[in-house]
Amino acid sequence: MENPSDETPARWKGLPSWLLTQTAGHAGRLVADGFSSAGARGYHYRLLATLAEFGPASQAALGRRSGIHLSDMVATINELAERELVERALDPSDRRRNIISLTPAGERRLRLLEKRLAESQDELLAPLSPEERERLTELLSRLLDHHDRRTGTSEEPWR
Amino acid sequence: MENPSDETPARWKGLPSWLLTQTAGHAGRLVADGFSSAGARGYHYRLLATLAEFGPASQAALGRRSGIHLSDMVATINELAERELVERALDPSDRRRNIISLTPAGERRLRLLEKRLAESQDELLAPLSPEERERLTELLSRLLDHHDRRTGTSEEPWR
DNA sequence: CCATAATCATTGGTGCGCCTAACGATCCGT
DNA sequence: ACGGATCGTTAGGCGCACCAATGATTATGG
Repeated sequence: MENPSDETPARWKGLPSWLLTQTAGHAGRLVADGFSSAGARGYHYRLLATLAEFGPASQAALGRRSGIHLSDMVATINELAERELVERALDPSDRRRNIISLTPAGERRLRLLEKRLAESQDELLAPLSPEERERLTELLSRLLDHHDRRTGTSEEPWR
Repeated sequence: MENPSDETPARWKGLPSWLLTQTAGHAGRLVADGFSSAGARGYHYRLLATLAEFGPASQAALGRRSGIHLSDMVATINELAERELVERALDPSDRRRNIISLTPAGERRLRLLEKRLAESQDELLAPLSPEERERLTELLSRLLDHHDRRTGTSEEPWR
């Protein structure tokens, strides 16, 4: 989607799903650009933020909390560990586990990413008034909540 | 994102960009599921719809109108041509071009996909009242318009 | 008129986010 | 003690968006 000059009033362009995915695309691009200017991507932020919020944890727990798939967790941690933003340590009490924790550099990086993220939000919402932003957020929250309930989070195969 | 049972109130989950991308994820999944039940995916619908709306055209023109990248156009047309939903013919007046057109089967498939698409919209917006759907659509349109203007569509490097 | 530029179709990549399948290692409940 | 669950890891796929390069063809303007 980077085209010039063609009549483009296609009929699907008013559909909620289209508006959502396209707007989300712009949002994602803004956020990703902000992150990449700090050499990071979405998963990096999510992992760092999760660590900051809940403290050191195993990869599996981090995956649950951040919504990052276990198999992607590995690469994400590798990337962050390479940059020494995060540390992998063996859990003496359970030798299956790694305990991942934030380094001071990681905390600093997180603060940087959060700044970038805040800027992205502003850029994203630029055309909306504060009240409109409020309403949009509320509507999206309702939608997300509804669909999260139906699918994703908290399907209990146990119990 | 298919996890059970973990405290998941992470602080980024109220951010507009998060709400947008996640909701869009659900929307995309709903739509994709609808399409895939007819053996299609997003690009297929977009191409078929573009053909139906603007008539036969070259791959390049279709790309411009549908927002599908030229390089993805090739595969998309291949897939649709295999199923005989679309036809590739040489343009006698310009031997660089292919003229792509919809077959009767293609039109029928498009109608099916449109039905599925409409169902997806309903499912997506289920928790919202008609007025709320209206407001959401309006807000998203404003956002999309704003960002489309700034980036994507209609950067004229010529002229 | 011809050289250069632009356009078209195609190939073969990249990146991100999300996801599945399989595996060995380890732990836990009964 | 054993079977089932959990943990980390590897390998891969899918969909969407995008970039770079190539060979053909056409358009242009000097």
